[in-house]
Amino acid sequence: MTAPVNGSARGRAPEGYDKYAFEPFAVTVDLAVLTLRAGTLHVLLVERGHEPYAGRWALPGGFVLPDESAERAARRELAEETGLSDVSGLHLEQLRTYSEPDRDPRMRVVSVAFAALLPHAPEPHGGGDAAQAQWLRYNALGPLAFDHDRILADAHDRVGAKLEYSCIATAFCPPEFTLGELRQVYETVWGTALDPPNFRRKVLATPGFVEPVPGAARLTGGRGKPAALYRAGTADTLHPPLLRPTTSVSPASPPSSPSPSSPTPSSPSQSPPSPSSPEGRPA
Amino acid sequence: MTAPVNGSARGRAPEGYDKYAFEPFAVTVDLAVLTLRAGTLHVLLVERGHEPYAGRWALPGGFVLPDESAERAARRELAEETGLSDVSGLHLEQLRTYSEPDRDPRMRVVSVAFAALLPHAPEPHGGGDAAQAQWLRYNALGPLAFDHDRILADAHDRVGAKLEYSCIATAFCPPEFTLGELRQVYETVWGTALDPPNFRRKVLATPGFVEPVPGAARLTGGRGKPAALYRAGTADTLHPPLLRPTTSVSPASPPSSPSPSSPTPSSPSQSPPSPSSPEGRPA
DNA sequence: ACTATTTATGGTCACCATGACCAATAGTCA
DNA sequence: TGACTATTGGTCATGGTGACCATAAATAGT
Repeated sequence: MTAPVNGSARGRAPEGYDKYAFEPFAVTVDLAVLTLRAGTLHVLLVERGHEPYAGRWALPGGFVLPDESAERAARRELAEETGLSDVSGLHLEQLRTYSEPDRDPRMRVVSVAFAALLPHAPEPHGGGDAAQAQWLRYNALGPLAFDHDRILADAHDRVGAKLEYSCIATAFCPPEFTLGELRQVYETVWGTALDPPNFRRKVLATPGFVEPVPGAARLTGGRGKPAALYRAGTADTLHPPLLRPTTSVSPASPPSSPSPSSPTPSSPSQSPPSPSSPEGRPA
Repeated sequence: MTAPVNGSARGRAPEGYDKYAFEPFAVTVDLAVLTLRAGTLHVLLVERGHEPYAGRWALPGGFVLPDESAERAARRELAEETGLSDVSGLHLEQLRTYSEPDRDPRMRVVSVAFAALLPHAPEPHGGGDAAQAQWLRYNALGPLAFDHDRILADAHDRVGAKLEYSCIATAFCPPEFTLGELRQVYETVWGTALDPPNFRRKVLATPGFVEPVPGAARLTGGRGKPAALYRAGTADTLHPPLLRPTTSVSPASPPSSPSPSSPTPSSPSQSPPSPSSPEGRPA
């Protein structure tokens, strides 16, 4: 449920619920915005200008406003960070919520994390502030601020898993793409090589995954035989799934995420409102 | 991320972040506690004693306290609601967070939903309050309070999906169980019949799914040949997955969940603290 | 006691998806 | 022209799965 179940069968200690319930809980969203640039996985990150974690890279995000859902907040942040005018068609997926009490040393911050998948990566517009937003290679990341290492690792895991049984791979591709480009999505995210003929057979045998663009073909970076173009189909699930090779080769090394399951000692999330904002908040 | 990324590259409008950020956001957990009773899926629900949704059934849950994570809050609530002394071994999984602004008509409540899987269903201890907690058949539910229909439907979907590629089915079973009981977990959650020999072959062929209890056997409800007993194995994933029959027969009808993907107009979550709590809160 | 019924367990068989290959096409680059 | 590269088309063997059939071991009914 949401709030404490109505006043009823709560076999709970008589601690002052009400008082504590109104301690300031900040609710924010964090975005793991992923894209493919030059055949490698990139993440949109912003450089922190203030303590804590000044100078470290962090996931973009921000407060959930009083009149919007976390999903709406995430899409608003996505539009702001990427500078894209229309993010309505982009794949945005809620990952999970991170709520460790010490996530942010300044205050209690509960953050709903999302993963966003972008086709072509526009240069981030950097915002008007001092700090910069940039696409960084997923493989070459130092430790991020707060618990963002873990969030990013979770995002990568989720996307990798969803490639197996859904059609979201097309979310990384432009409106028209070749099967080679689609295959590269899988190879990049999974960190494994796939057999081109077998991949082609599988994709074309799945109804609704892709649909051919009648006469079109594209020169594949100059080299090789021109490839036919396809558009994303209408299907969203993959039956049967496209499982990644069992001979699990160690894929792209995650940023620096520590332990596998338990929340790592990395810290929480954000910081106070940007300097441009009216007043300063609990820090 | 968590809180708004530090004051930096946030290309965001200069709205007063700080002020709004400290509007009262209540953070709660909602629990979809599932179990199998007499071969049918049951959910732990509490009856609401107050408005809104007085008299309606709702998922158990409560506030996240200032010094605990949502996971800890969920496990605490689970222990309180079920009356079990040790819930440390129970399967608890975060579903997603529900944050529609109008979830609760009384105030802004953001709720982190969890699914919990119980082997044998102890009778709920009802709590000291007026309202009652009860196991109800999943198939015979009227509309729940707030958006709990949707949360419960999401929980059912998630559990059904996880049965395919994980070993959580054993979480519904007692420490020692027969393959028939394990199969019934799948059949009940999926709402389909499975071929006993094929199911057996698949389960036994998956290393670490189950391990036999040497000489043990149990009379299966009196009828039929006694079945061998097994314990849960150490594996947590199922490779390759155990896919449900494609000839999708309509399974157990969900409570009353409306649209498939978008947040339905159902409402939010909880209610004020229980009457026994010190003071009354925003209602 | 005998039979029907029920459930577990063991096994076969055909089919389909997949992985591992081989080969041809059609471009660029040197 | 030749080397190289990538797409595309095809074959072949294998493994997992679904659809069955058969037997064992218990109970319920007559």
